[in-house]
Amino acid sequence: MLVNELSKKTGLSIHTIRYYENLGMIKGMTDENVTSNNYKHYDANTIERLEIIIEAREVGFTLAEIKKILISWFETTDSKPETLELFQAKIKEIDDKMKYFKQTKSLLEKVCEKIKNNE
Amino acid sequence: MLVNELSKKTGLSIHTIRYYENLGMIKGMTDENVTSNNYKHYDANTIERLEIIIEAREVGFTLAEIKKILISWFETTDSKPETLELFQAKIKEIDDKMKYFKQTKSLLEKVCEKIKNNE
DNA sequence: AAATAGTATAGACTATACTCTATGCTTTGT
DNA sequence: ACAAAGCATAGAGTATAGTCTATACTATTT
Repeated sequence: MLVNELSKKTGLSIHTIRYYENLGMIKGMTDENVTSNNYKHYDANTIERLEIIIEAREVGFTLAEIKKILISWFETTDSKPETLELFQAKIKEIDDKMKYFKQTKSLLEKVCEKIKNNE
Repeated sequence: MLVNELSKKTGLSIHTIRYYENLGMIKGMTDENVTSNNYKHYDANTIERLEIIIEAREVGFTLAEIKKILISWFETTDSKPETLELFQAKIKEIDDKMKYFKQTKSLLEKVCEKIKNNE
């Protein structure tokens, strides 16, 4: 599929997709049988990668961090102890953030109650 | 307390505190009895506000959003239906994000397993 | 064949959230 | 009294993550 279809399937804009490709987070393949253009073709793996990007950025990971996750998940064949440590730290980070989430949710609920009671 | 003490108590840099003050998220008071300077004094409420800011930004709220939360929590006396709606939407947003958190945590755990098994 | 739509690349521009520097005044320590 | 440290303001600079524009070529539609 070309970039337009990829955009529709992921909900990301064509600009954003190209931005991620420039960062090396995804990679399209140019069909070698076609010499008239250099249109890039994307496969199911690209969709998978973009869905991981969408999830992970919602959680607050930077694109640089997400890139490392993708490499470890899809490209790594050899073990990397420092990468393992990085991800274990990230898991701890998520647990910590969960704590903030609960506190902030609780605060927002209190704010809502306060607003309601002033009515 | 002055900005230096406030910085130490909250862990935020003096620059960041002033940045938040410029955005109207906190407000120091100049002592009217002192005419020789315009040093700003901050009270316990400022610490409370900064702690809310720290929590909420961890959750991914923008400073503009956090400012609204602070106003509703500390300054609002009259009811605002549209603000209530905003916060209810934000609570839903937090719930949605929780979902992403669990998925990403699960992904990271799988990545860690993958790295370990390659050893 | 011409107009319209899609694609690629490069680079400029924007928004958010800081972070730092320069300048000048005030307060404190010795 | 004088140096060092602290405070205030303004404005410049940085990092991240897009977002948009210009240009040029390619493909499709009529």
